[in-house]
Amino acid sequence: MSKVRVRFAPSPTGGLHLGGVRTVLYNYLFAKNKGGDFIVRIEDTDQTRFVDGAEQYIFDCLKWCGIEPDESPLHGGNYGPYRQSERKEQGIYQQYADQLIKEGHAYYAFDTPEELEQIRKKIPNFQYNQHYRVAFGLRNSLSLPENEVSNLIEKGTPYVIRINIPKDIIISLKDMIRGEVSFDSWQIDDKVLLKADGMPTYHLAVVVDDYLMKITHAFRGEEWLPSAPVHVLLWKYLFGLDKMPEWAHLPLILGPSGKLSKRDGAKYGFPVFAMNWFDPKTNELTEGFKEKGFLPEAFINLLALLGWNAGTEQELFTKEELIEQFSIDRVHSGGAKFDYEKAKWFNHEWIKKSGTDSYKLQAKAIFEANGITITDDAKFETILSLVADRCTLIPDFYTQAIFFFKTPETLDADAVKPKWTEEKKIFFTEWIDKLQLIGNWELVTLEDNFKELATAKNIKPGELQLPFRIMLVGGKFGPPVFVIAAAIGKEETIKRIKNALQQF
RNA sequence: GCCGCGUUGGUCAAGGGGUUAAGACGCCUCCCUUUCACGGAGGAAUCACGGGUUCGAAUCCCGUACGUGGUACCA
Repeated sequence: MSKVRVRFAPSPTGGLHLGGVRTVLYNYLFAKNKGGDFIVRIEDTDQTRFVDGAEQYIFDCLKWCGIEPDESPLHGGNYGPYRQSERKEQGIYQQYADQLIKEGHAYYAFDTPEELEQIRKKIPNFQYNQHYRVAFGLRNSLSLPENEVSNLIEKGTPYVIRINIPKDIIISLKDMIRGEVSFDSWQIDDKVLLKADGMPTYHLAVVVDDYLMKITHAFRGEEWLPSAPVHVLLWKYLFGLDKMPEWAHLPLILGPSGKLSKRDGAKYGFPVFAMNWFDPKTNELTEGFKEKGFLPEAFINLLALLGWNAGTEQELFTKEELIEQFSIDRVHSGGAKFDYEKAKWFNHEWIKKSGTDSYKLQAKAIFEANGITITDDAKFETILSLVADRCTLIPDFYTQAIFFFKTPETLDADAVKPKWTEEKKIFFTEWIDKLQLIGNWELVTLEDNFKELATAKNIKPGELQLPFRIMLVGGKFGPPVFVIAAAIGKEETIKRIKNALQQF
């Protein structure tokens, strides 16, 4: 059997959303599981929708996810070029369109978009298909006499090439996820294959490029299923069904209310794109998982599990484990609703199981953006690991650890006041004096010292711990108090106690 | 409208003729901790509906409903 080759074929029109990344991921996992190649092909046949920077953005996202293409416009390869606009320049698509015309599987159509628009208005369910192609004044090489057709072409009349869908046949295909799927040809329309500007449409381009690039398995979103019969026909006419890749139409990822849109992100407060995307056309910024504080390991893990599972109870997978265990027949056929709570759980788990290396840079950047300069990296990492259990998203490190670097601005006095007594106040006042005398400022010393004085004052140490915490942290959270005191140092600890005493 | 695809707790899901219908997220209770988490123990909550087939259906078949996609010289 020939080497497995799969492709991800995005069009550079904007951000890469969850569904797109999952499609890439399944492509990639499938290929790597089979020791095959993963190819990225840019489908930029619609020049009106081209967005500057979108292509680079897609590669940036893949890189962040840890998905490295074997072939692409950026990575090179033996089946280039990998941009359809460049392939069009080489006349690749035209020749196949011509072949189809010659063999009677396609025809010229001279109707302008405006004319078709008019017809659609008149006939509600109009389709350019076998029922209408020689009626309603449609002008094409099936309805017009031969000499008029050649006349129009000679005069340079713009035309498109449409596929000639045969009558009364059943077109079926085997989908790796859904099994046999079939369509009646009477309801399939004669899709445009080559546009008036000479560019192929997706329909012609996928088939031709998948053939030329020797793609063995084609994964795409479920939204392509209705046009699959057109592709099957094209394969049959052009290259033979025995050469056709195996298809897999992936289920959709849904949002809280129906299909997932980038609007859902703003509406429900979760990212839908892999990375921040700034659309130069609309000046709109759409938030990404990366910037929201997700670890790439968690991101691909949660996406992989949205529609696939190993059949075991394992939910946390490294990329390597996913590659090893991925199998297409464990992919669901039904759409999955994206659950942000579960997504956060995945990230939380990954933060807990990863070392500080995987998030320290991003965490550091957040501290510095908030005006905190990190001078001691080793200490910074120690602090990060101290609070990691409490962090779901990377920015949480800031809120969970800021008090290590800065005196809290406000103290949650309400947490202390109800049980605050004159005795406790005296305790802390005297403790300051004792602290001044401590030579080796260490966890055990501090804790012993604290308990000693508490016992002497006949107060339970536990009753003093919460006030002490509020003094140092400002609120009811964080690692053990003495760990904090040890970390921030003598001077700062005393300063915070004094400061708090004035407020309680 | 027509066509395609889908439907197991709120969400992700295992199970594919006989199970007390796994597990995870979230929610609730308790334990641990005189903080918050982590960790641990419990709890509430599900086979869309209606017909078949069968001794027996969440599982097979047919309808219906609902969801979702397509119906462009967009991908």
